[in-house]
Amino acid sequence: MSSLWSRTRNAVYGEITRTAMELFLTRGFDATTIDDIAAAAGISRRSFFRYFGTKEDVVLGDLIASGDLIRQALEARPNSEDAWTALCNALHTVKDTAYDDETMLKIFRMVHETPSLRARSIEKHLQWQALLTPEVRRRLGADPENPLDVRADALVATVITCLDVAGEAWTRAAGSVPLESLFDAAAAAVRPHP
Amino acid sequence: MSSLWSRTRNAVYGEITRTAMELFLTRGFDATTIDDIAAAAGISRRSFFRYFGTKEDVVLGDLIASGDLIRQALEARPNSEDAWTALCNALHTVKDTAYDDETMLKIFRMVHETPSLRARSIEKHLQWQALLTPEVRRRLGADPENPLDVRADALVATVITCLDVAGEAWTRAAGSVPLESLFDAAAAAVRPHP
DNA sequence: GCCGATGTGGCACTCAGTGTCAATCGGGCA
DNA sequence: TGCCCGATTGACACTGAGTGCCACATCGGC
Repeated sequence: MSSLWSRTRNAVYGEITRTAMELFLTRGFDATTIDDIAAAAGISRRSFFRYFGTKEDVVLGDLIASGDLIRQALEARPNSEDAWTALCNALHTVKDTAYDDETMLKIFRMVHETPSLRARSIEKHLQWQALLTPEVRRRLGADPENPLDVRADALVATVITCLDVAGEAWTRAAGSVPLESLFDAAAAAVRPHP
Repeated sequence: MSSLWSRTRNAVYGEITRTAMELFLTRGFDATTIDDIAAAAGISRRSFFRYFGTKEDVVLGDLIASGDLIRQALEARPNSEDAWTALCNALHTVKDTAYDDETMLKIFRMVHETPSLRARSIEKHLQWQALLTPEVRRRLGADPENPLDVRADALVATVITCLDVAGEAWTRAAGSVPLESLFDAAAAAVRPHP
């Protein structure tokens, strides 16, 4: 029952995120230093690193949580669905509701244009893969002891790659088309007639 | 005709690479500083950065060149092959002959275990994608003006992802199975009956 | 009111990467 | 041979991310 402490901690966490994101979206990611964020948020430089391991985590911190949501969604899919279909359906549940579409577009652009952000983003996607692979292996009936069975890894990695491709196209199209339909088009291109 | 200058430059380049790789493989990547490398190679810290933009580039520098080789291999595939088949065949031509298998295994392990290296490696793969997509779009007959046609991007990204998955399985299997067959298995898992 | 646990700020430090400038070295030319 | 031009080099200083350490304040339980 650490009600007050954890509440203030969450409040500070949110305050840093808000302040930092505003600075990022106006000045740019690289042009914003940790000192800028700390000063604007009214905390010390050292405390910033107690909430976020890296500057990139401020932007991408929620992605890990999303990964766990996708895992739960995947496990909730009925066994009647084959692995690929279940994965696609699970991916459809990702909805980042923290920002409006226009802000999301700016964030996407920033992530794609900033190498360090882009790299971290992909690292997070790799962590998603590790989260999702066990369930897919189960659905495929793969021998858990056989590290040479790459089917599950390939399927998971491919689906997430399709999401990545869709996200990039979505930014190119300035959000004029829903992300979901772009993802469906990418998935369909990879699997013509399942 | 900058024969001598470019030759000495290439010699220094190779010397730095050799020295650095030896340090990386013995002490570990993160435990090796640029100063260590510069001292061991007999150059100044500043000169190191005149040959390599980042520490990661010493390990992954050749990957960009490989990307161009794959592009050439893809363009050389006959038009009778569909895009997917041509991509898979083009990928089969990647052969890193600079190191023996055992050393390659160590390097792969290091790349996979070191987050910054892993991230850079994937960034390079993204550059491969940009290199290969135009040719795949041509083969698909995609409208070059339509940024919403994600088919080519999805196919290219998927094939490279399969190569990634195969590489990871190859390190897990300690190189006991040829990389090519792992790649074929991954590709077959994504496209069951083309 | 005391005590241990935890969050915080400040300081110093390492390391990657960049800008600058003077010195040096090799090649071409008279 | 001797001189000039351009590229390379080394040394120094600087920024910025990230970490370790320590003293101090604060909150909860006793």
